[in-house]
Amino acid sequence: MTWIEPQKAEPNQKRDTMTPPRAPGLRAQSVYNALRRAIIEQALKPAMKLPEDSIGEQLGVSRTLVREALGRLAVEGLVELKPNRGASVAYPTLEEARDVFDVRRGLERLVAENLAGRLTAAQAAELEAHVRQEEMAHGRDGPESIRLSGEFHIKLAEMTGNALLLRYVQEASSRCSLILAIYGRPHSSECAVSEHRQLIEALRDGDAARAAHLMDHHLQSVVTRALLTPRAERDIRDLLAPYALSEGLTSP
Amino acid sequence: MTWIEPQKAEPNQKRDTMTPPRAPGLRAQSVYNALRRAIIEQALKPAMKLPEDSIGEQLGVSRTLVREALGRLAVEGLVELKPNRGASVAYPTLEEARDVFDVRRGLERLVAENLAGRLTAAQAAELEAHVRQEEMAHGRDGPESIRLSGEFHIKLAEMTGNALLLRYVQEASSRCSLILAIYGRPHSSECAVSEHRQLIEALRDGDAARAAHLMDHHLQSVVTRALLTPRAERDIRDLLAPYALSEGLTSP
DNA sequence: GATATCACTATCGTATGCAATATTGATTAT
DNA sequence: ATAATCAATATTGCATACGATAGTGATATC
Repeated sequence: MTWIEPQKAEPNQKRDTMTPPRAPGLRAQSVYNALRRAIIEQALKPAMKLPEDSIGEQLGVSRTLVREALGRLAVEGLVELKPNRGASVAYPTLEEARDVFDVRRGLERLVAENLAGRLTAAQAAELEAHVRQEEMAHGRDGPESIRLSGEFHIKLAEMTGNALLLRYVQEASSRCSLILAIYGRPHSSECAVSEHRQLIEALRDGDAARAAHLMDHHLQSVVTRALLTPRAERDIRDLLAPYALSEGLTSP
Repeated sequence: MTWIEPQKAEPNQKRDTMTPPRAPGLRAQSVYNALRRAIIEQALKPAMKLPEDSIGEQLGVSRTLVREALGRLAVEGLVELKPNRGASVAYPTLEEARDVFDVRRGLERLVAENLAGRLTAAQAAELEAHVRQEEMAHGRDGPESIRLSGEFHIKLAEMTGNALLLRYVQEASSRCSLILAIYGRPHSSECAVSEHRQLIEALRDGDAARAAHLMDHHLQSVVTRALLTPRAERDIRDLLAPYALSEGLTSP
């Protein structure tokens, strides 16, 4: 994969005098966005090292801004930060994965309860349009399908009008993406569209209990559908153990 | 209150050559901790400006670390960050306050459900000991009482063993402290100790539904006990409006 | 006298510099 | 050959430097 050439940043050139100075703080945000998307879309694979220098060079910003972005990603759990050893894409353990999914289920249950009976007609229509899109993209184009089913949940959280709830759901969702990238089956379609449909129906009916229940089981089934296979272990020693055995090398 | 003199940081002195260099990243954490506590304990009052220079000077670190800390506090909602205008202690609106309390209730309901029937004997004992402490500190020494009742909820979250849930509960709790500092009644004792007792009992009995319900109403009553009085408005214009009226000055 | 203009100051946003630490490859001793 | 030592390199942690921006008071203009 080749990146487009960044603005060369010649050592002793006053600074790029051409690119219009964007709003302050916006460049930091852009770095954050870029890294976040790259991680979620698996352009940056779990456990991959993230050196401040090279990232800054590629993105045309100084290490300062990269550091800031990495810091934020670290509190969100997408990046791991080790003292004096720098940042890498997070590689959650199975235990952490379970924690994240549990919290996400709880949060989205809240969303469902909050929304039940409160959906405006416009909102309901928007959700249904979204589900139709999901149906279209089913089958082929895996990434698109995954993105859409993720966005469905974000849309729901947005509709609660509760900014904090939205933030937490977003955070949990992105960590779930990372987790599925590690432990998920290759072609699991993540969310069953029919379950989304049922959920909308329950929300329309104002049946909070049913909506919460549906959401809970929906997310639970995502886990069992996609997460059943603990196919990788984090520690390089565990990865190498079978090779060691087959080569007759005993580990200490 | 007088602070101890920071290590002077004479302009052209190579750096403090005496203080033993603490672990890397630990100083940033210390700045974060200091600011966080100062905000929660209301040493730094809501809406107070937080200039990077002066803070760094007081704490004996450079603006870099202060910025990092402020950034983290901003994502947690304890600090507000305006472009080119710097940081100030957050001053949540009543609407934001409602959001935070709603999410907190939901999260702690999760905690209760998670813990019901899973408490070890040691954990139950610890909680009971804590409640006894709360009873002792009742009545007199307001701050101590508030701190204890907050810690009760944190302890519960810790006992779930779910790191993410703990983080979210901590975050929501600290924001609640800030909110109560603004909108709360002066001497509301926050949590009724008896409600804590009942909750422990339900958790022991493994009655998840009752535990969740108790937690929900417990937090709900905190709101109604303490938050009833919307006694301040944020915008200086709102504060001045009545004065304008009484002076016969019409606003545009 | 009220409003517009401008210099001044305080503070932020960001890049860069330097010392400290980890990592890696080479060299040497066992 | 294996293990230990050490120099070279890469990268972080943090401080500082410098240009940019918003607020403030002084001066000029109508």
